[in-house]
Amino acid sequence: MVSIKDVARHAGVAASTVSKVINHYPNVSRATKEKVEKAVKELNFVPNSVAAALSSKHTSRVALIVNLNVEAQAVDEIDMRYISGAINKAMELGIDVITLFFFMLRGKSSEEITRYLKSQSITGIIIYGLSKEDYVLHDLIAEQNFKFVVIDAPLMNEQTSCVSIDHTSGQYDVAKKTILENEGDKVLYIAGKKNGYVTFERIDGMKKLAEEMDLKLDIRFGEFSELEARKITLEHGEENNIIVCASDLMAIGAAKALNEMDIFRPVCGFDGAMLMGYVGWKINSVRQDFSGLSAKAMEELYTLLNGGKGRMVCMPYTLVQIDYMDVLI
Amino acid sequence: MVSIKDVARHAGVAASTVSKVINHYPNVSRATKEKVEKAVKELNFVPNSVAAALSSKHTSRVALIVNLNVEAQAVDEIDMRYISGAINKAMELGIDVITLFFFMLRGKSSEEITRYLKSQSITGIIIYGLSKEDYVLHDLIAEQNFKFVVIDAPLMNEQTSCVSIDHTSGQYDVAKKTILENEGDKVLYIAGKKNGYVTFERIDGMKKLAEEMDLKLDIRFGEFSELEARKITLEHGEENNIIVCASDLMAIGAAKALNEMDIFRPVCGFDGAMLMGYVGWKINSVRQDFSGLSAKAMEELYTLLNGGKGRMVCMPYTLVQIDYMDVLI
DNA sequence: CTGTTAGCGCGTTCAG
DNA sequence: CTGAACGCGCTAACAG
Repeated sequence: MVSIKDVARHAGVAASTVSKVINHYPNVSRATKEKVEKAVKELNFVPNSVAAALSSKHTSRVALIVNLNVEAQAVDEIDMRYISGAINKAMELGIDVITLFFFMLRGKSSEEITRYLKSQSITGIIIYGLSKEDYVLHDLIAEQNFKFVVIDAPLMNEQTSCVSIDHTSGQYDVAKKTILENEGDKVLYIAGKKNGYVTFERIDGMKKLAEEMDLKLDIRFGEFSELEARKITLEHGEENNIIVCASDLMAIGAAKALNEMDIFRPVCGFDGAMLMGYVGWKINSVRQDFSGLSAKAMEELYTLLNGGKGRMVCMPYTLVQIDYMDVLI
Repeated sequence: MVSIKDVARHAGVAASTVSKVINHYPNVSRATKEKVEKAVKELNFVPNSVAAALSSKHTSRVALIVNLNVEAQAVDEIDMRYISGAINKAMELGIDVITLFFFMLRGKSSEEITRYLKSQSITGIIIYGLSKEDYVLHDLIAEQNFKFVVIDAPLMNEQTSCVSIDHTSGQYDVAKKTILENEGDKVLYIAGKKNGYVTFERIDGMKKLAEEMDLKLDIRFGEFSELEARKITLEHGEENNIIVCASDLMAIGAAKALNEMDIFRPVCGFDGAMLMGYVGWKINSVRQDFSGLSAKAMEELYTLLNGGKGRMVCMPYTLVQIDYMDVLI
């Protein structure tokens, strides 16, 4: 294992100078900087981040706490994009990342979690997939022992930023587009999970639209489940003439139901992911750049760790039309 | 942050003594041991694993490298069991775990990966989901710079153990049972991925059975895809009278196809997971204890790190019958 | 601008 | 059986 001392010797400078170079400190002359960089290359030196974390007060070890949607099929593609986006950006920024899953934390108190994270020298945390019922994680955030970035939940304080798209206007836009393209006035809205944050932001978008366009709005909770969306559509699809879903997966469930019922209703979804599709159905959707979002979250955490204040960061989205073909996987 | 010194002061001993107690060194008197343990409890002391990793030569930081089956729906439940099994055991053993995914390593050379892992003070690695085409990871294993435990791939050397069930006899057993229960002599075997290790071990089981029972064996590769299994069954289901699949997911695809074709053939699967099912179809399967398997893998890695030699560890399985009901999710 | 000195929190000798 | 002393690899203050 080649250490900073080896590099120092090889370059004919002190270890601290090497440290200054690799950490991009300002006060280093061009000449020695180049000498050191050359030595680093030649020895294939990679700084030991464990030692750095121990030494530096100002370190950047970060935990990514992810709630994988194990129940809802196919969502893992999105999860993967979140995870990879965050981790790639972290590597770019020289931040160490530890990935934790919600299920690992189950049954632990916020104190226990705090101690564990401290024992890992973790100072910053990104949370993805938080629902209103994750009380312990809410405690953790409220206690402000770490810097946080929460994705897709409007939680904020001095130490906590949130990043997400504007779900309200995203839902508004895609539904409006679908209605204008098809003409309809009775909307079945299949919402997400009752305990999810984005669920109600999106409902707000629908309510605004309903008011503006004078629509009859029928809101049901589909829990992001294809099956549930199918059931809801079987029951209430006929009496409405537009079906708006809070996810593509549910849109597929709805389309499937309509196929079974042998009637047509325009359907739109949300996420713009390439899910396993069905039945040659064209579906409007809201496409988010998931990996971009989580990369932004990592950046935001970085600025928080460097003294930034918690704030809200809003990312863009685009409307897309997806043509689901007859593929199951 | 409460450190080992605080505990030492609180217990009226030296820091090194505390260290000996928490690391279960033999030469500590009962009395001081209890004093220290009391202090640890009272101060809620959790050792800083980063510092421990730095100090100890003999440390236990471990990477879990996972190939998530993003393409195949619903397999994530199994992935989660693997991950949680390994991590829970690691916590029990006081080992730090870093979870990496294959996609993070894509495009990196084994040298780069080695340097990265060394920079993280990682000494042991568990790999799950390895296929024959993951050349870089094979290099990594061959170079023997770390201790390895490979799950479900028969790779072994001084530093490398593998743990898995006996796929050959598992496949043999479940197929035999299904055939005996139903009587049949022409078997359509829908195998897994062409580049997967377990695929060929299971095929061996089928070949042995075919020889013993004098069966006609029709082997096709379903790539663990429900759709592919459905297609294969549509094409070749009728001409055979038993359908054996290398995964439950494919068994469901086969059952679906048989439903469409409106014919009956006994079907059996593999994994014994609770997948999203279909059509009230009874399917024999081989149930593995995934979290137990990965927990075993972590234990095995632990013994490797403590001087054990690489070896093969075989875990048990059970035959089960699963009744897939009409649920989609 | 550079090198020296002191730790970070812990594990590990080695006297006592 | 216990504790003082040293060092892991690195960063941070301070001299020079």
